[in-house]
Amino acid sequence: MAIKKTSKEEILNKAINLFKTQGFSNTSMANIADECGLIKGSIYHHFKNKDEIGLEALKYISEYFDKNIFSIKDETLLTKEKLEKIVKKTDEYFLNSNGGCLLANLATEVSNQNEAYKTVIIDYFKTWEECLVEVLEEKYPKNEAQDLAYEYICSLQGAIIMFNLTNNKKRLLKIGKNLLTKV
Amino acid sequence: MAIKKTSKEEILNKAINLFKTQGFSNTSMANIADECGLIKGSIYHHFKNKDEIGLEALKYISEYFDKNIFSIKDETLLTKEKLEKIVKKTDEYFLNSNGGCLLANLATEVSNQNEAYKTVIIDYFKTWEECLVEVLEEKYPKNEAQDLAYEYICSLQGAIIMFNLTNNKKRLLKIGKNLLTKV
Amino acid sequence: MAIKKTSKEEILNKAINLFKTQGFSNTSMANIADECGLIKGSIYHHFKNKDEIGLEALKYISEYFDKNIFSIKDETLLTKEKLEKIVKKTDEYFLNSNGGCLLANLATEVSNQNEAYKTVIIDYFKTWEECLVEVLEEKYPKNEAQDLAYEYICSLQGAIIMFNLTNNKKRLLKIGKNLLTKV
Amino acid sequence: MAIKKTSKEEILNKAINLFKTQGFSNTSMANIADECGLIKGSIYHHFKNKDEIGLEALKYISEYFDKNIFSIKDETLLTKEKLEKIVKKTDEYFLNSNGGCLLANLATEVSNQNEAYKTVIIDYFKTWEECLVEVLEEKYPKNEAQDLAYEYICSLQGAIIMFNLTNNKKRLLKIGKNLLTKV
DNA sequence: AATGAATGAGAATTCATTCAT
DNA sequence: AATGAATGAATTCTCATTCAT
Repeated sequence: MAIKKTSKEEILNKAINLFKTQGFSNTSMANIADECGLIKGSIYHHFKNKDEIGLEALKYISEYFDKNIFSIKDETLLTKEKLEKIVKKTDEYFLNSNGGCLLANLATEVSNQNEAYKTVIIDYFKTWEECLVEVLEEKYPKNEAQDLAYEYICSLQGAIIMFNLTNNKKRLLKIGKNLLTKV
Repeated sequence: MAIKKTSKEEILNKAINLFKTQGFSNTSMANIADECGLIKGSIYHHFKNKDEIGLEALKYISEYFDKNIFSIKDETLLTKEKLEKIVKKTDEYFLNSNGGCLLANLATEVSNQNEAYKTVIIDYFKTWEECLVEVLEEKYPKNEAQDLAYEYICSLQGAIIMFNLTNNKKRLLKIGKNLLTKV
Repeated sequence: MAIKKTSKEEILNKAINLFKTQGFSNTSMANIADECGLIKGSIYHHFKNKDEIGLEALKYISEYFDKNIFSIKDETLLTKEKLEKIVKKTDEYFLNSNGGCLLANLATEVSNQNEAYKTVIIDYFKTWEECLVEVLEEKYPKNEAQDLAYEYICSLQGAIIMFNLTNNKKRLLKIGKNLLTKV
Repeated sequence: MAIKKTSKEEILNKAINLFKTQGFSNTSMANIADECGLIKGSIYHHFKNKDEIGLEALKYISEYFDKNIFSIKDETLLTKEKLEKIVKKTDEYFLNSNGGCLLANLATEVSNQNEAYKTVIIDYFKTWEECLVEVLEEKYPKNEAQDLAYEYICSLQGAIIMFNLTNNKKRLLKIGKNLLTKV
């Protein structure tokens, strides 16, 4: 006993998976612990409470996008190449993300009651939009770039919901393709 | 005692409001009862259990759309007029719907675990799409009509999530306006 | 099932007994429920939480003293008779009170962390002192009456602690006898 | 790692403070560790378990009284001087003792359930009484000396409870002054 | 000595549900 | 229809304790 069994990041990843597939409220600390091969109480060694797991989960995903997707806007590539790369990575993420977009899910499930969550979620979507706007501004005036970015994000989020219901990959990918026709 | 305090529909409406603003799992029977001025146990005179409330909530909203929005496709109006009316009614609904689209919310929160819910939700979105396709086919070939309908529904669903986070009405309305430029 | 098994007052009495003999923090909701022949959760039908039980316990005892002991000061009796009656009833209470004076116990155990408790406890001792002062003023100037009252209450409280440790009744009763020699 | 951060006595002192202000059951090992700048587990290098901390706390205080207060009875002073010194040191101790008398507190909180604690507590009060009796016997017959000693200890213990509630120093000191008028 | 990770038991509380009245 | 009392399972969280490092 008292041997290191898990890392904080591992718990976070298991929790994220559960939150996405079962919903946040519907996932118990016992569920998370089970998934990690720990007992309930042990989770509290790593996280103060369930809310903290939720918050760190949101931040973790948000940072993943910052580092791996939103940063593409600063690479030295052609506009079209950048957008292609962004769309590709984004599609990849959501195609393999069982249960959709946790940020969007928690936006509807609990953000009304948790200001800290809401802040991270709003920030995530704002950063996403800014990333796309910056790339699109290479070809479009600012306000048009903003409209395109907003519409892409919205339709992708809607498409993720549909993908979850129907498992139709083609339809999910259509949203990105659509954006790429614009540059 | 035994005074009629509420109707089934009244309970349903209060429950829908709670489900949309707090999430389904996060809403307890006691929450619903409180909202109705009843005590927990009394809800069971109207509904078999919580799952039934959820299911009837989904059906109730679905039927509202059938009767008040999807039926517009059969009215004797010009294509553009029909679409305008559909968009207007849809926007109205979601602008006043605190907490977004319950069908979409439950699609992400619990549809993975409740087949009955999933069926109603899939059906709702299918009917919605068919409604739009039927109208758009008056001007477009079938596959283009389908794409337009799908993209509208997706982007509206995404926009509803954003509206919930930012409360920016204009941006929500932009989605419908966008569709209307197509006819 | 769902038959009435207990009243709020019954639960309160059982809880008071446990708090006095085991301490407040050391008494679990399960302990209280067991004592009442209920299961843990059922207690919450009667009390919001454990703190509420503690608070109501304090108030319940405080009211008992108000009604049955402190009120004696207003009866139409000679000074000595009043004091004798007060002392007799007080002694009776504490001789039969397994575990001492809950108000004093909670004063040391949790009043530092619970303002609501502290208020009730302070008030109880103030009322007790005022009761005695009023009677003693029939024979003594105010400040002497206050000193006598204060010293009696203090020494009785200390004697209750000792009684709990030694079970020596005579020594407990000595405190009251001592007061009675003063009138 | 493995730097000496604390001594057993330091932990004991912090623990005593917590036990007095929060109660024994209400103080967790984590609370104690926090106060010492350690983590929970480290406490176990100094004490076998929580019960041992409690027991050593009681003994520690008891020994303090033995060495610093009860020993005064053997000093070569006049009766009045001895009693004055005892009262002064006792008052000093309790005036600066946030949370009252731990021995008395644990007498009410847990002595019913822990015989080892009870023994130390009973012994402490017995030794205290014997100390006072020995001094008072220089002026009074044994049984009167015993009554005076008992009444002083009781009323001081009660007064400590009141002091904790009201913070009225004068009233606490009155108990000692009272005793001193007797010699 | 001290730490970090873990445990298992048990704490308070909440939940959906039942049912006699 | 509605209520009040109860249930049993589950939930979040805390606690004392252990032990390899």
